[in-house]
Amino acid sequence: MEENDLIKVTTVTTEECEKAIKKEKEDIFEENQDAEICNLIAIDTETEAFDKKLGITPRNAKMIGLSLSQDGVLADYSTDKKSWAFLMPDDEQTVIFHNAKFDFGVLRRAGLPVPQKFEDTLIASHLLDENNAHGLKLLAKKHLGINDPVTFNEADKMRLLDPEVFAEYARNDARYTFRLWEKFRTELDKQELKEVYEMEKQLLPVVMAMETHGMKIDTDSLAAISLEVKAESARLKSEIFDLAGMEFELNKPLSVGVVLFDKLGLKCPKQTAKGARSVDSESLKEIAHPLAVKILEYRSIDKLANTFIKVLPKFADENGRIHPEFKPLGAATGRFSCADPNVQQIPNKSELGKAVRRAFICDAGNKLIVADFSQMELRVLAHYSQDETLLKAYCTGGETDLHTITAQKIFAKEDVDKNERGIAKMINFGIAYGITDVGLYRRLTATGITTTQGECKRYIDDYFKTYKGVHKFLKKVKETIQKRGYVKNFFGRRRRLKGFSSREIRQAQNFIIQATSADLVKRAMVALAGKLPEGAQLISMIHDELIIECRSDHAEAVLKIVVEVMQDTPEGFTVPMPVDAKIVDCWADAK
DNA sequence: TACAGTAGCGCG
DNA sequence: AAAGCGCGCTACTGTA
Repeated sequence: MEENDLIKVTTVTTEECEKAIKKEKEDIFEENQDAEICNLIAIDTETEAFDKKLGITPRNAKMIGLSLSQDGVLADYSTDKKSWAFLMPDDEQTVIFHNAKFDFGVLRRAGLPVPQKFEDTLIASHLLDENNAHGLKLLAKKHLGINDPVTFNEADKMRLLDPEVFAEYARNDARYTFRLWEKFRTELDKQELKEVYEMEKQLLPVVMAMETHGMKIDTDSLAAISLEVKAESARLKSEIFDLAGMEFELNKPLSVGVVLFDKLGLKCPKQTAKGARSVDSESLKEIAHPLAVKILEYRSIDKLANTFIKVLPKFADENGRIHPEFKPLGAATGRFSCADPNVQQIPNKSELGKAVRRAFICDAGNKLIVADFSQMELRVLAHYSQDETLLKAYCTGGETDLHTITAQKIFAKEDVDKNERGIAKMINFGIAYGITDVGLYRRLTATGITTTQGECKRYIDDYFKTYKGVHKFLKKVKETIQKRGYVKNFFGRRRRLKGFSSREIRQAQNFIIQATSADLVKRAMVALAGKLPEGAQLISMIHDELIIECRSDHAEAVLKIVVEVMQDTPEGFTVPMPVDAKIVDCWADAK
């Protein structure tokens, strides 16, 4: 209550504001001798409400107000456009945001300067607690003891009826942000997260540029594929109905189950989480009935048609470019996630999938540089485990195929066939996920390899006999998570897990590998941004792969820079990270 | 009509 | 009890 009395409701006009702000700054400076605190200011931009139907998104929402707080108690809010430029702090000041990526975009669209020095409570919150949500009101409740923070929707309803309600809401956003940063900055220090935090900060402008530039797609070719796919899917559908001897609703798991298990009397090999008869691809593969095979074929085409071919053109702007949202903190492991559209799940395996990738092109006169780390996670595993065999394969140079080596060890012979190499490959990748004999058996059978659970147990046992260092490493991570309740990756990023269940132990083990890989790529992205020539632009990241678009006559030089930057490992990292890079005209040609 | 949950599946 | 980590998207289902 006292706090509210302190707050003078100010309606700032253009003429007054410059003077008023100057005076306020001086007042606070007198009260507070801590120069660093004085140089801090929290800012929040307010925009019109997002509305999918009206096409108002975080990417284009118009700025309607600016709130500022220099101490977490006093705050201003202005809806007067002309005042914003005056209110914005100078470049000497450090500006605190909650989600700077969003506010930067809003400020830029409003023609306002984007602060040079900034902090971000959203990044901090993610690094300090990767397991929970990070909404500003939620954090205010949790860390500042605010009882019932007014939500945006509540305030927005009152915006025109009673502008002061909305103004107070906006001022509170700036106050909360300021006060959260006071808490988070010390906590980041305590948990030795400053280095990761700084990297995430440096990454922000890189990601923004990536999103702004976007990826060029060939909408014509997608339209052509769409026609073919429609015909093919109709053909498959009628074949399926012929085989079944009836028509049914192909997209309903329940209906598929009725046909397979009730009408044809086939046995259901698997149940869903809720106990229903599962008709997923693993189940259908095991059934192996001609009808099941056709349904699988139909599904893969239907999936690609509905998720990619039909949808991608809708995301294209007037230049034929899509602008996916890349979220640097979208995953608990520090990996990016991606949405609208998610280009991290663009098909890669089937022929139809490759046709989709062929639609990812570049502007005339340009080329794409597609660069990916080779066997990244296995190399990170080699670094962590310091396993003799892994290090020998990855550090001594020359051509080595780890999957063949593993196969040779497991099957105890020099000449291994394709099948045996395939088993070894699955184990090599599965290890980083904490695979069990049950899991290995299921996956090998799903790929069409005949084996038994007992045999799989022997494979895994033999793997660990060979890769003793890997076994030791996984054991150590297990002990750490059980003892401490958190684990750290190479850069100090944390994952907090109780470590009680086998699942949590696997998550901890995988985190070390996945998170270290993710941060190596983030580090490369930051470094790359400063080194690319004018006109060359990062346009996408797919976990261990970066895509750059540049002028054709720069392509050779850019490729060299990209490979050099990506391959540069940090001090103390013991395994080389080779990069495969290609100059191509479309994404599909990279493979 | 809106939203949450489930099943299934695309990627690394 | 589940049995491989991390995501987002679509279609369907159930509820209000």
